[in-house]
Parts: sequence; C-alpha cells; structure tokens
Amino acid sequence: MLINLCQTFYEVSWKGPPHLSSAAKTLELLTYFSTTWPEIGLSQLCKMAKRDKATTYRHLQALEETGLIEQNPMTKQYRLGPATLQLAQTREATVPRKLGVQAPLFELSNATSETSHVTVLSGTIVYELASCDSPKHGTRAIIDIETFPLHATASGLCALAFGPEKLVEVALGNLHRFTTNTATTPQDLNAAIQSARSTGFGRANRSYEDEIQGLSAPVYDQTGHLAGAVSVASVAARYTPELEHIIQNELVVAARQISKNWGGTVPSNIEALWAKSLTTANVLETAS
Amino acid sequence: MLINLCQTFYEVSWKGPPHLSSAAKTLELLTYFSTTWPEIGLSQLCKMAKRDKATTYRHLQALEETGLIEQNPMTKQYRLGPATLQLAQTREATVPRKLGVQAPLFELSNATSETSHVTVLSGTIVYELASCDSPKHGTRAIIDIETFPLHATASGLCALAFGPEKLVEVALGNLHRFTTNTATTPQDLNAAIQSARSTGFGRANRSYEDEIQGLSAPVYDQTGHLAGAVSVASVAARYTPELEHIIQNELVVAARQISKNWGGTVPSNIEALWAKSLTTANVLETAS
DNA sequence: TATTATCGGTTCATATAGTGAACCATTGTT
DNA sequence: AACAATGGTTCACTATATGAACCGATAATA
Repeated sequence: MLINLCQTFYEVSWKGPPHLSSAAKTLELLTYFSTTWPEIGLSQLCKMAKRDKATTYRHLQALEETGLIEQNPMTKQYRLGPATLQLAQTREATVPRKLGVQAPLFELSNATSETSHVTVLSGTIVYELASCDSPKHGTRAIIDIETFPLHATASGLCALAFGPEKLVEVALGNLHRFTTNTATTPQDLNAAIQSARSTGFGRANRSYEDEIQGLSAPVYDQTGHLAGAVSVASVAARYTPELEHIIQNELVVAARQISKNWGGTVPSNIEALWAKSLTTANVLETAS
Repeated sequence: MLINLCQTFYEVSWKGPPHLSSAAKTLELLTYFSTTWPEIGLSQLCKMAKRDKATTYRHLQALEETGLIEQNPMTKQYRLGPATLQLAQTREATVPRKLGVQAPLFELSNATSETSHVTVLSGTIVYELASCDSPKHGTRAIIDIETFPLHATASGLCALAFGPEKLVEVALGNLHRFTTNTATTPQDLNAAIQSARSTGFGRANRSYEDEIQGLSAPVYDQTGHLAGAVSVASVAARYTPELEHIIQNELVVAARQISKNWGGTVPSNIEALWAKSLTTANVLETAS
C-alpha cells in the first residue's frame, strides 16, 4: 500500500514478505513523505525504510528522474516532485472523483455537526479521497491517515460488505488490533460484515480509534460496482440514537448525490436496506 | 522523464540507454496515461512501451499495489489511481506552487490576449505546472505536452540561462530538431542562452512549434534559485514589436508576483536586465 | 458450430540487473 | 584537529528481473 498508516503500525505489522519487487520497494519510499514530514534526507530515509543506503539512493534517483520526487537544492533533502501534480491532474480529468464530493461532504458535515469523509476503493485498498470538518464542535475526529483498514473502519466494512468478494479474504489476512473493540477474529469480522449487509451501513464502534464511532454508506460509479464510501466519524462520547438517525439520513442523501456525481446510482437492494433501517429507526425513535 | 512528449518523438528519440533500472522502467509506464488516452489494456501498453508482456504485467502490479494505477473492473484496462491525488495533495500542501499562480496567469492572459503558462524546473526537467488560455483569439496556442525541451522552448531557455550550470550540458546532449528554427548546434543554443542572459527573457521563435512564438521570464522561490518560468505563447503570425512590448511588461509583473507567492524575490540582476530591455523597447517604440 | 485471433494472466529456465559492506569527499561540531 | 554526521560511489556476489512459451476465456469470423 502506498501510504503507511504510521511508523509504529508499520513496525508492528511488518513481518516482511521477503519477495518485494524492486519497483515496489522504490515506490514504497513515496509513503514516507507527508505533510508532517515533507522533506527527508538520504540517511534519514534509510533509517525509516530500514534499507541500504546505496539501494535507497538508486531508488531515489529513479523517482527523481521521473519527477515524482525532487531534491531541495539547498538542503539536499528529497521531497515530492512536480510530476505528482500532473498525474493527479490527469487522473481527475479522466476519473473525476474529488469533483462532486466537496458539496455533499460539506452538507453532510453541516447537517451532522461531525467530521465526514469520502474514501475510494482501489484494488484491495481503501484510500481517503477528501474530508470535511464540522466547525461546530471543539473536539473533532481528526483524520490524519490516508488509507483505511478494511476490518476496523466503517468505510472498510462497507467495502467488505458491498464490494468484491475477494476483499474478505484479504481482510482476514490482516486482522491487526487497533483498539480493544477491533474485530480480530474471523467470527467478529463476519458479524460486522453481516451487520452492514443487513442495514446498508458500515459501522465502526471504537474499533479503529478509541472514542471514535464511524458510520458509513457505500457509493457507486458508472460501472455499477461499489466505488467507495461516504462516512461520518463522531466522537463516541456524544453519540446517541438520535444522532445516529440523523447521520444515517444524511449519509443516504450524500451517498446518492456522490454516486450520481460519479456517474452511477445506488443499487435498489441497497436502497431497500436503507429504507428498512430508517423506518426501523423511526419506529424506535417515535416509540421512545 | 515522466511524461513522454508524444509517441512520435519518443520513437524518434529513442536510441535506448540499455541500462534503465527496473524501477525506472516501471515508472515510465505512467507516462502513457493521458487525458486523450486514459485507459490502457495490458497488450496495448506492451505495444506502446515495446516491452514484454510478463514484465509489463509485473510492473503494472507494482504500480497497482501502491495505488498509482488501478484496474477498471469492467474493462480490465488500467488507469491512473487514487494515490496520485494523495501525493499531489501532499506536494501542494508542503511545496505550494499551483497556489498563487492562477491569479497572475489569468491577468497575464487577459492583458496579452495570448495563452500563458507556468513551468517548474525539477532536476534537469522543465514541467508544466499550469496554463491559461485567453478567451479573445479564436486561434490559440494549444499546449498539450507536459514537459518542455530545454533547448527549444522559452521556458527551457530561461532555465538554461538562469538556472544551474549543469543544465547546459544536459541540453547539449539532446538537441532534437522540432522545427526548422530549432537550435540544434551548440553554437545556436549558446547564442539563444546568451540572448536570454542579456535581455532577461527566454525567447523561442518557432523553435518548438511552427507558428508559435514563446517569451518567458524566470521565477524564483525561497531558496533564491530559479524555480521555474512564466511564459506567453503567441501565434507567430500576429506577433508584433508592440505585442512583444506588452508581453514583456506583463511577464515582469507576473514573474514578480509568482516569485513573491512562492516565497522568493526576483534577484536584482534580473530586474536590471528587465529594466534595460523595457527602456530599450520603449525607445524603439517611441522612435517608430 | 467450429475456427481463429484477441485478450489478461502465468510459468520457469536463464542471465541480467539489483544489492550492500566498505569506501570517499564534504560539511559542521566539539 | 579529531570526530561524526551528511550525500554519494564502488565492486564482488547473487538475488532478482526477464521473456518465450503457455493457459483459459472471450469475442469476432467463417
């Protein structure tokens, strides 16, 4: 995966498939550049990636030749290069995703007063595409990772529940524990997936971060397959059934709109699940 | 270089350094994805890159693992992936370049009624960062390449004239002829560079494309070194001394503003060159 | 319906291309 | 002046990439 979650997780989870192509090793270097650590020197990068200096240097040169990274002429340190912008421009021009996500996200954050974000599924990895904070609460769910574990996040569970079957196998292969609530057994994971399949929402109750409750709805594109998910991350302490009801309603609106903007529609079976979930919630709400 | 100019140029210019790292070969595949050809199948890509199928397939897998490309689940074809967006986001968050270019470019295109663009120098390659068309003229200078030859474009000459010395050697190593006006001898190239060094502007008179006249001014960032160039591409047929004067004036304004937005300032020696060029032009103009 | 030509993807013997310990040249610190 | 960083380079060794041939599936052709 391109973006490491964080250094600690990386160290913990790395039991090293010994066979990693040279190209993959080269590309992996890109994962160490982030907003919090934008420039990295050769020696530093070697320490981080636990690689040899000569090898790393050659890899950096390959990346530099293509403009994916460049060297700050003052500090001799490396940083992401201009080719990244061109690739992104081409990607967005040909597969528009960010376009048509901002508005629904803004609405979603406003209506729920919580942090919302959109993820895209690519291959077997769930990437963050965009996020939006609500200005209301002082404490916010801060999102500073860029790839989402399948088994521990609401977005990931959406992908597992409504995406390609093979994802489940991949997820079962890495049931890393993030919190005490993380599903780390096949049984727990299957239960979470089944829950999503019966409600139409992915749910992550403190399973990725303590005190964060995630709720997520699938999003579709013109292929008719799941393309990603739209989610709300709430601070668990202030999570109530009423809030959940609001979030679910708004998620449905956002998921429909984003799917439309991506050239797709929400399949009728998903719509049916949502209809059932929301009326059930209504009943509970009115009964209380 | 990451972006091929075009297929024809690629074929013509390829005398193949036989030693190209595996990683570089992998990354080179990214160059075949463009807005005009966003999705490419395995076999097709093999033909384009003139590579073996098995090799290409492995390379594509490495790129897919990192999210730089993804496979359209319907067509099985490959296209740029979501990681490109993340890299670009990080790059722009840490090395803002596009930010603070749009406004000056818009002004420049408006004031000159011509197409303008900004390029960045990274290593030994000049990349396009952004461009802006003028709505005025029906015929426009269309820019559809993403990397600029040092010896044949105004931006490239700016880099040669005001950038690191080693660039000249690199440029001399590839004096590809684009038009009858392209500088293809060291003498011609040095003359063009000297011209830029004495006027403060890079000039490409039909040297890259027939009928296109380019004029360019250097842009600086916080390192104090040349960071790129801002240019105007005019249709040669309507190029006049009066227009040139306008363009030069506006280029100076834009170069100052963009340099400021990039955290730098235009060095005094460049300012002096500009002052001289503009007063000379004034004299010529008033004399005529 | 059988034939052919694609396609994406896989295998495995071959040898090419990547590797890393030790090295150098600079720079800045003590 | 000695030391410890840095970025960068060398070269013997072997791990790694390579590509012809192959497979199964799909789609057009006859």
